[in-house]
Amino acid sequence: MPIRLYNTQQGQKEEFIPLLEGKVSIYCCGPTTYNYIHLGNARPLVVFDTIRRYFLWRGYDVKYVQNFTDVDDKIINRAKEENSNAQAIAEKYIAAYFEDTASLNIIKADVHPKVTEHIADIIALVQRIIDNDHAYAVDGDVYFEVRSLPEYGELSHRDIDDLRAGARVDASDIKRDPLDFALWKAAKEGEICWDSPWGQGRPGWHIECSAMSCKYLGDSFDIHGGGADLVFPHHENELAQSHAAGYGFAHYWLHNGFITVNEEKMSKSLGNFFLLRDILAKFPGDVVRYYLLATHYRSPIDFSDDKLTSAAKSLERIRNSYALLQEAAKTAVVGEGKLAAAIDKARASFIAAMDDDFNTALAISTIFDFCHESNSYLAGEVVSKADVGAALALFNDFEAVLGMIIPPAQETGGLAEDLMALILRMRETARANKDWPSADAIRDGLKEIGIVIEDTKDGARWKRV
RNA sequence: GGCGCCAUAGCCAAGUGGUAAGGCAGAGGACUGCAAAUCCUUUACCCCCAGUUCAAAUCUGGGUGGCGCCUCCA
Repeated sequence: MPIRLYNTQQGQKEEFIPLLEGKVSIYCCGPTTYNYIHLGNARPLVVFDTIRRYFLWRGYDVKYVQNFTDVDDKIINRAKEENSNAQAIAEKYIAAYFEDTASLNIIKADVHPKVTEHIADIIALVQRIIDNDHAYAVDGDVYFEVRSLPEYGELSHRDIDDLRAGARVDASDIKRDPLDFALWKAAKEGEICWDSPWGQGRPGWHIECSAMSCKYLGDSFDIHGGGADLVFPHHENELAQSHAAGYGFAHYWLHNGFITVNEEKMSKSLGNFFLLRDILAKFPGDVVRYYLLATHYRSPIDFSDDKLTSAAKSLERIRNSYALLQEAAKTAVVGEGKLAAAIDKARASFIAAMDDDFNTALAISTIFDFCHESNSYLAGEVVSKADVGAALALFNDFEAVLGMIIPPAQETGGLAEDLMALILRMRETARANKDWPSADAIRDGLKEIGIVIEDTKDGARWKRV
């Protein structure tokens, strides 16, 4: 079964056919590094990380590139606010970015290019577009001439004249058309800048992605991803520039939906955003990741603490199932496998869901279905090693793709384990003596420090929550 | 004004023609000293109207409600 994905440019799902068999090249727009990332920024990171993981798991050789926009008006402004300089601000928030995304179990891109390290590439691309008669220089700026490219609007399905009607009037307009956008901006006094054929200046926003994606992935590559708000103008302009330069550029455009707060888009201008690190102070990264993947990536997701709490409980159910398997592995015997059919079915359903435009919500439901199968099986009489091993392997597959099923390994064999064994023995003694107040005091006390005791017929077990 | 998306149970959320997945919450039961975990049972005719069809949540038209892009924004 082929992977099908929804291509924004076509407005429908289509079969994914890579440029090179067995390989996938993906470019995903990264953050402008002038602040900590908020939850809305985190969604595409998790979505495209998951898509990347899925291709990897399916055996593709994936090259994944995500940029940092480390020079921009906002960074310059932020530098003034923090009494710092643009470079220091960018470095600070890039470091924070990696801290935050690590908590979400996001794998680093193969390449994280920065704009400031690709000025020469950008200048060369701008010159190429000028040479192809699709851009012009005015007073140290260089503008892309939208009217020169008949297909402009093909990605976002907009008519150039409709756009004109809605465009804001630009007072002192040196542009030939209000829709023309800057490829290169002349330097302002005291701002960070570089030498160029058009004088000192810095790149426009859109050109960097064209330059860096093509540098690392080639003139044509498979998938370009980002948030839905980038479709226009950012991605439309990237596509226009790249075509104007003679490049094939991205074949599939994928866009994730927004995070909303009270049904309104979470955005900086509305001021209704929640920094990821603030959320991570209240909820584990895995829970946030689950929450983001429990809805299809193209649908909006409304944010609230209640929804994260619900997500935490859902994830806990899956983990309980996994923990039960781990426990069963200790006592399983050699015997006939009876879970094989359920495992095969679960894996097939999971793949079918992911193949259909990365339907993580449906894929997760197949995990719950399997949890039910597995839990019921483990509640039976004889549990075979083969079954437990295969079921754990299935969970490992889920983990490899979704990045959130299996909790990080906790300290084992150390002091904590020895102490817990001692405490549980003391509690068992109390229980044997029917000293319920003492037994319950131990259980309640442990719960307060995040350790849950569960009594089973084979003795008590503990886990952190 | 232009373009586009969405509307499924108390909440979240899959499902794009054949009589509604899954999770959370709730109810009853089993198990337990009590819990927890787990198991069993249980909770929807899919915003409204009209149409197409043997058959529609799913297609078409209209309506209502909500959202997004067109300006920096994931």
